[in-house]
Amino acid sequence: MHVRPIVLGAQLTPEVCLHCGARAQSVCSAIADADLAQLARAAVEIEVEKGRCFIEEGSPATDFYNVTSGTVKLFKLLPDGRQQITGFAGVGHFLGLAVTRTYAFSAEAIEPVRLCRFTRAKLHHLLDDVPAMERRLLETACNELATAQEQMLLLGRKTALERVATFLVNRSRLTPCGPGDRIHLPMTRGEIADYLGLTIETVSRTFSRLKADKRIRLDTVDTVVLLDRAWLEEQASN
Amino acid sequence: MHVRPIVLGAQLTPEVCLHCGARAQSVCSAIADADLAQLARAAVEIEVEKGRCFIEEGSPATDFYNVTSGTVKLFKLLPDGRQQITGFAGVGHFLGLAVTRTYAFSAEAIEPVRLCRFTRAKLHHLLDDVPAMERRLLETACNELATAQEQMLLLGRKTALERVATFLVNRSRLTPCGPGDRIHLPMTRGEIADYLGLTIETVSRTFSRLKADKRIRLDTVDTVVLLDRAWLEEQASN
DNA sequence: CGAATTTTTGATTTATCTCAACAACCGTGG
DNA sequence: CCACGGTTGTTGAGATAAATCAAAAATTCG
Repeated sequence: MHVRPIVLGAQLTPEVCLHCGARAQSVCSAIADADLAQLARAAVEIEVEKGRCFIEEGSPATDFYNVTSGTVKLFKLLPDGRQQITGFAGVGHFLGLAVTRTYAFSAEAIEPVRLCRFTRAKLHHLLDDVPAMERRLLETACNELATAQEQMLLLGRKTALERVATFLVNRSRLTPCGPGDRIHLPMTRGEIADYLGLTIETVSRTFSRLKADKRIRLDTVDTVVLLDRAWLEEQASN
Repeated sequence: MHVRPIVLGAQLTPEVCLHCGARAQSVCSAIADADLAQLARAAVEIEVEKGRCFIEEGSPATDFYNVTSGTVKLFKLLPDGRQQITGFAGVGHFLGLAVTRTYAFSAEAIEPVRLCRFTRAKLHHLLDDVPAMERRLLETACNELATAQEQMLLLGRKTALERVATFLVNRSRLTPCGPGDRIHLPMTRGEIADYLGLTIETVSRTFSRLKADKRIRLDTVDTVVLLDRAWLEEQASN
């Protein structure tokens, strides 16, 4: 994959944080307007372009990130190249929830991404100063854990059709994906496959079948309209 | 499954907490000896017998638990009865990491179990009083998240043989399982299958194959000896 | 426009599941 | 202690969902 260097951004200002579109959806919402200077001091904004891997499993976990725009895939690899995507992180998502010395997963931008980067030391200072943020982080971790358990159910026990239905229904519930039943998929079929524990071909065939059965419509390859949400939810059973 | 009522235990005392075998391995280790009275006041010890389900997915999340002895299975069900076990919780494991109003999973004792039960209110008071415990809980949540990601890789991308090898190697790393390469499996083949996203038959056949290939030895149905740990770790690739 | 990439569709294979039977184990009670 | 019924585990034969292999179609992008 083509990889160009990370664009290094500037130190944040309280002004920027105050008007940050991701704030409401992120752990930063735990910080009062008046304390934003502290937050801004702890972070630097950076840009990462599509295809760029900015967290590598096994490397020292020096930094933490908050997604302010774009989508990131989180994944693990086996030695022979098999890949499991453990999640897609969008706006407001906190990356690097980890207490270990090294990252337990990799992260790659699947579209142009903007991130706030915190060094470990600065994040810890911030947590010491703002206990509400630590609680918010615990909350986030608990939610991710519940999501992970849901995904284990999918990977361990659902059929290909159920997996794809679950994926579509879950995607349609993401706020920034548009209000109704029109979903934008920023990831490729291959990435959907690596997320759902399937192959590209099975994902594609399942989309085709859903299309033929009038459960969905594909306006473009990455824009899906749910025509029969009730049926899809039934299949997803969640 | 045969279900008898939970045996209700007594209020804890600081003495009991001080000598609790699970303390070192649990979130309770965040609490200094001198503060154990607070901990003891917040919890009640209960016994749960084999087969008893004491957390039910979807029911109000009123209580939290710490395992002090025995093994618990954590699982999710699909409407038609398909089950995915998301983890086995042993001594020291904290159950109920959740911020939602209702439990996102079920928990059942697979052998006689002893638990410390905290009500939500009492746990929150304890967290307010002892910030170190909140940090310890965050740490726990992060570790569980890493474990969950590892399990997603297994469920989404590993073969049956690799799954069983991973399971055995991971089990052998649990401290209370004995020091060497002799592993005790408190769960049935069916539970192993529901944990690994396989069927009972595939698990059984894989054990048989490992036995025939001299990678393991089965002393009893629930006691496995790893004869070729290096090879098993290679298969597990973790 | 044309090469490269991604997606779709088709034909075939295969790992795992399902169905079925049997064997081993467990606890209970005679 | 052993017989017995119930549960759990093993093994075999056959079915199948999804993977693999292969090629065509659609899309992207310089």
